[in-house]
Amino acid sequence: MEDALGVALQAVGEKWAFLVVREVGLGVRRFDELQAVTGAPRAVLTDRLGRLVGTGILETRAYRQPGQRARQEYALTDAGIDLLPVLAALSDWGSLHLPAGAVREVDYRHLGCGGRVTARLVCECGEPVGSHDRLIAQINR
Amino acid sequence: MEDALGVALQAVGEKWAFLVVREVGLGVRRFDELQAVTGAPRAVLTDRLGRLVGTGILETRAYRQPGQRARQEYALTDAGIDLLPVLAALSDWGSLHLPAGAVREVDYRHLGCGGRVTARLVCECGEPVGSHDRLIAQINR
DNA sequence: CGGTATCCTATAAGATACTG
DNA sequence: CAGTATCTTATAGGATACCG
Repeated sequence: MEDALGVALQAVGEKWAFLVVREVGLGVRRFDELQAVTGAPRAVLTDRLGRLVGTGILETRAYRQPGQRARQEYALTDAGIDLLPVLAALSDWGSLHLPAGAVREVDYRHLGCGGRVTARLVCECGEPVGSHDRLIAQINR
Repeated sequence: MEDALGVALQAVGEKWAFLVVREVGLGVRRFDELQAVTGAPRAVLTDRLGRLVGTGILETRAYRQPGQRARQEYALTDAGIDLLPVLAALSDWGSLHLPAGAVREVDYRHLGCGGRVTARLVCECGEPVGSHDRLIAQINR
């Protein structure tokens, strides 16, 4: 059996899958909009959307705005929402450690207080875990 | 220009790259050991190790234990160490949201207090950010 | 022990055009 | 709009063997 990290990478480990989840989380919900903002080829986007729905990260919803025809939109499920911290953590890492100038900065902010949101390791005892604290993992091989 | 998430995914977005970083972080430092625990094909492992060194996530170090011949080992750089929260966050997500029984559980624990370590989103104002708090991202498109 | 060298397959990505 | 269809290329992954 593979471990959680390996399987999670299979589920969302591709470039476009992660980017699609981010954009849907930010409110981009329709096919052509997603295609425009991500730049993914349409066939790839179709495939990723289908897979993300299949793994329970996205769901499709029909909706109709007053006076307009019925449309369909993609939305994050709870599992998808829980993926956002992972995105924020990876994006932060990229901003901090990849060569400056090679990437655009992306800030994640908390709607309401407006503060910048970052990912941190915390111990269940309540202590924050510093970068150089050693971790041990218990894996059943 | 691509954004930080896209570039970060290019750097570590492959299955074996992430798994190698985890294992090195847990103390597995030599080629054959890494090959054994990850199961990666040797040619792939060679490639990933080289790329991870090239992007500054791993470094090689020569060392010699008393009475033994010189060896080489891989170690995490500071950038590599900062990747551990991302791994923990993704692994946690997999344990929580992927079908039970499909994955092995992996616990990350804090050496010293022994408590379970998880990744959390925190706001710079000091407040923890809940799963359903809405985030906004500022991206320069 | 720490890789290289081949070879092969599977999948992701990219481009472009078409359809209900 | 929201996809399908088709085709091509690039890259990842897997198996196996060999080498200093």
